[in-house]
Amino acid sequence: MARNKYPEETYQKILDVSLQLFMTKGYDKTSLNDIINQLGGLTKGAIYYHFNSKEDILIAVINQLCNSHNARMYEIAKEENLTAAQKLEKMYSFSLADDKQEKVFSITPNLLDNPTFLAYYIKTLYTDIIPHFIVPLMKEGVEDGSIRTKYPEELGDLIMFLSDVWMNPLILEMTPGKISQKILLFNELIEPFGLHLLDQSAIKRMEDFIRFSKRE
Amino acid sequence: MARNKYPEETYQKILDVSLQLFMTKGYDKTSLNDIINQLGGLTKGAIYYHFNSKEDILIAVINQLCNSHNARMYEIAKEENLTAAQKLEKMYSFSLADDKQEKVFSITPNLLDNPTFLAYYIKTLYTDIIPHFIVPLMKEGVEDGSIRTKYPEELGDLIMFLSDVWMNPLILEMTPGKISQKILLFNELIEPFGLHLLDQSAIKRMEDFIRFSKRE
DNA sequence: TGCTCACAAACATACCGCTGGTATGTATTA
DNA sequence: TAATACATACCAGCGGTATGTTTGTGAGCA
Repeated sequence: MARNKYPEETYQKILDVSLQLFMTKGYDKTSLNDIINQLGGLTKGAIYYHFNSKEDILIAVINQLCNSHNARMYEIAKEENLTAAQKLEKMYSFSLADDKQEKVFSITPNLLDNPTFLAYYIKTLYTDIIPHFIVPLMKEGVEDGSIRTKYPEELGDLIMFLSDVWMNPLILEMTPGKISQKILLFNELIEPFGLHLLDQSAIKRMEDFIRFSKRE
Repeated sequence: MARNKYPEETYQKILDVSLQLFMTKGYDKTSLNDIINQLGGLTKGAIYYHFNSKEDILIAVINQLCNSHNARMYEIAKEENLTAAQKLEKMYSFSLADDKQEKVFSITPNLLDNPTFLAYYIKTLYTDIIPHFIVPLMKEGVEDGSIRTKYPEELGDLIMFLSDVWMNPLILEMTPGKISQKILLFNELIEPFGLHLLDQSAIKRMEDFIRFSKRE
């Protein structure tokens, strides 16, 4: 099985298998042999032709996870006739409705037991998402008057950190009741800044997600 | 060198060396041989007599790191003639003045590059510190009227998470200017609940810590 | 009270399977 | 024909274990 005519198929196959394993077993406990065994005949040579290291695979996996989502965020960000606060609102409701991400994450155990993956996830948050999408949006919001704060950068940082980490049931395990309380407190916190990001249907969606991902 | 008269000295020696290495090199990149090399003649047999695994050492290291600090927190919590809000305030100013922790942490690189350590740190936060110290204190605050919220549990969770993770320069790298902005926003956030935890001197202390830990 | 001796405590040593990574070989396609 | 897209063979080092060795210790006896 040497020399596939379409090597990007091999590349993608490695990413698919790795994503599945990284989420179910965790990055650290997934060995290269685990990956190879699910590659359907391919061997270690194929992996190290397309990637430089195991860590390199993880980076590619996370980037691909974020990319499609980020593209949609970018589209929303450049929509016209919307205030920045409204754009942010739209982004949140889109994120919550993202079935693809939901399916991917529903198979994973607590990310605190997958520490290397978690660390890269947070890094991506701070190198890509917050500086490229959220902070510019917050500054835009201050200018158009839809967001009221003296600290737009830090507020954007805070909001993303809270919603993506603190309110993330994959990182901090929660009951449905707990997440709804957290969201209500979150709403109370950001209300003085003119932000209303998570409504009653969002709460319901989060509760359902927890209920769904806990049974097996 | 078999059979030390005082085996707890050996136990402690392993912990001291491990702490040093876990902080400087990171847990994952510290091998048992690294530890053994700094043990002064002791070998792998000594380690596996006192500990069951490498992970077991990490748990013991973190527990010992937290214990002395927690003891002080407990003392403050049971002081009388103080409102819960005042106790919390006292805890914060004590934590910031804890030279021991400061020295330990000043040698460590970004904890996002030490993911297993970070994950255990966060776990400890949620299994020990928040449920045993903070949540009871928040409920006490609601009762004595010094803290005003409908969600005492979640507010305690949030405050600890923000101050120990989001405002932790060892986890999320920051400039002195950035941390002061974050603290100012934090103060603004918790003010509606009746809390005033970090004053101007606290900001200065945090800025100095960042300046200190960055030069080498 | 002092001495002995068995025994468990406190290690040391040797070894193991597996890991991520590399060097080199080989078939295929452009 | 030569670069591409792999396969194969091999490596040092890892965490962990099984087993050996020494030494402190406390019960029992004189």
